[in-house]
Amino acid sequence: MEKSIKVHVKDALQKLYNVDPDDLNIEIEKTREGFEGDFTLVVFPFLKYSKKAPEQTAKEIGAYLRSKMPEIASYNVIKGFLNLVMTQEYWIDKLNYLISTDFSFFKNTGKNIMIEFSSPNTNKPLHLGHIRNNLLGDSISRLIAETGNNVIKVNLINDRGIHICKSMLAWQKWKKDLNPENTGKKGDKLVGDFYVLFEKENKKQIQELIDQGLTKEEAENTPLMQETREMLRKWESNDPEIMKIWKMMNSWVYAGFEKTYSNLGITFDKIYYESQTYLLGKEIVEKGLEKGIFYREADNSVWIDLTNEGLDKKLLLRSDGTTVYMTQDLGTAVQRFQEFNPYLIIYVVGNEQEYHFKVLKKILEKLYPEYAERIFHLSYGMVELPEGKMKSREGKVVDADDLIEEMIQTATEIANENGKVNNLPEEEKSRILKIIALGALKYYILKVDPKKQIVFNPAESIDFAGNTGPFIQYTHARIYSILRKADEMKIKFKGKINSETEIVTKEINLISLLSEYESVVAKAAKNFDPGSIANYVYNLAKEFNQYYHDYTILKEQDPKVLQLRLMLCKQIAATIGKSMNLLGIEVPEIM
RNA sequence: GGUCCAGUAGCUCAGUUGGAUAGAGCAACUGCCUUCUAAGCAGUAGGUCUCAGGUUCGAUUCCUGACUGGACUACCA
Repeated sequence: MEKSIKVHVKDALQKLYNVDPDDLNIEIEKTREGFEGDFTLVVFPFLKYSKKAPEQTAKEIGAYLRSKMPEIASYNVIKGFLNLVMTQEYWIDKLNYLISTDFSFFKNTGKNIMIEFSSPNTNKPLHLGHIRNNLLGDSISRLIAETGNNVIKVNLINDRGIHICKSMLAWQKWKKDLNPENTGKKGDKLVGDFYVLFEKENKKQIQELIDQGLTKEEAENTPLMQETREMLRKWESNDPEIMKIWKMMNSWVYAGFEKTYSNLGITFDKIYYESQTYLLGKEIVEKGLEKGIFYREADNSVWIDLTNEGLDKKLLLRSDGTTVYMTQDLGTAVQRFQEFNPYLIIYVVGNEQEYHFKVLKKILEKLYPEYAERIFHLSYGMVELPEGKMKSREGKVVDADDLIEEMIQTATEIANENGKVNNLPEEEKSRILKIIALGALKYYILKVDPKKQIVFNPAESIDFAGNTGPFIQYTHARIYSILRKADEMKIKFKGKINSETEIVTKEINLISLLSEYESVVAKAAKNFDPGSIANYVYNLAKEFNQYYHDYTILKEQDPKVLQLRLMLCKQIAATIGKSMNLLGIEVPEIM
């Protein structure tokens, strides 16, 4: 509709003031709360054409639009704002249209879009920081898929390197009799404990060496670290004993991760392991050397000089010929472009790696310009505790599994007080409680702008009332309760709503919100911003709750109005469900 | 030092190509459950949109400069 109004405004300006329509950029806004009208045109930008006062200009345009568009019931002018009031029929037709399209707004683009997220280390259990990453990655995948693209979700697991050897060494030295079966511990937690144990013992050794008079730097080369490095060398030369330990401990960790992912409802299309990709990129380095983009130092290490681009010199190959993170990432990127020809690769990675991705892009620009513009770093803010950063090696983290468990506890307590789920079979009850708990958690994380850092205070629990996931889920359950009762009462509500049906302002507001769904989703997908979906669905739920409070639905006597109300309810529930699904949040029918 | 991000109510956050009276939730206080689910609804109170300039009919929004907080600036990943 806004489009149609825009076209007519263009005509109006052309006819009334002889404006060349090509230099016009017309914006139609929703009329602000507190003013009469549905759509608003700000006429200030057109005064230079009309050479008349704002009021006069607005009136002339208003009169023109009114004469050309039967959907406009009336208009009013306040200062430079032209407010248009649409007819009842317009809004009812709009609702009929929305019901008939069944959310099929987006055509298939045929584009492959790859999104990399999660990317955990195998020596640390998942914590709240990973949850933010996973939820952002999952929700953005859904948004991109919804808007007609083929999404390839990938996870690159960091399963090698010196830090992994630390956990392995701790197990081998001190905990060799432990495994997930005999401890009853999740495998990722167990391995995480080994890592913490290593750091603790290593710290002790450092202190001992300092006490013996070594400098801090010298002291860091502890016997334990020497053993660890020896282990890494053995790993790299495929030592059978070390490989066996490595594979065993990895399998423990993956089983643990899988449980957390499944709890969060997260899946991947492809999992990459760094142990299989870390040698990639060497050929690219050769190519860069040939082209003179990289250079070799006297000690044989390979670098790129980006000081002219406002960055620094960056290492690409160590003096011993081994690769670094950047080399690997170059290799995996090129491999992915060659394998999937993605239109875009999105990396969901924290803002602490902005520099890395800037450099990656620069290098690609020089070597593979056609790929460089197709990578995008979706940088998000860290999740911190009130006392600062979460530190896995010190055990100062908000553990993902524990947090989910706590949320389920809270949801259970609230439901026991006032929920409707208590009479349900135990299995169904716990399924719904989990949906609510995860709804609260996911919404809490996703509603804030990804760029902003989140300070999470474990002492203050995540809310279940107000602007929260459960509030929206509750609204959905309320609507379903009405629809169930309508069914019991044998009320039929199908087909088109009669355009003559009487409609109230609240209903118009709701239809107007429903009709924004398409543009909200399109924009959210374009900006990779799940938060705007969260805001939208919250406003919709809030508006519905007011309507629910002010009007009865099932007791409505006028059959036409009853049909309108039920159809509207159904469409609202569907839109809430769709929107929440884009956030990866399920909606219950009872709660 | 340099680069990037953020700064809006006591707290957590919306507010996107500059538009009318800056909005929610939480916390506080007051009402509303014999009537479709009170995880709800209505109301009271709470603001120098960090500060100072600039651009213009108009700036929370754009520009410049400060201030505050965070991230990065590794032969770790």
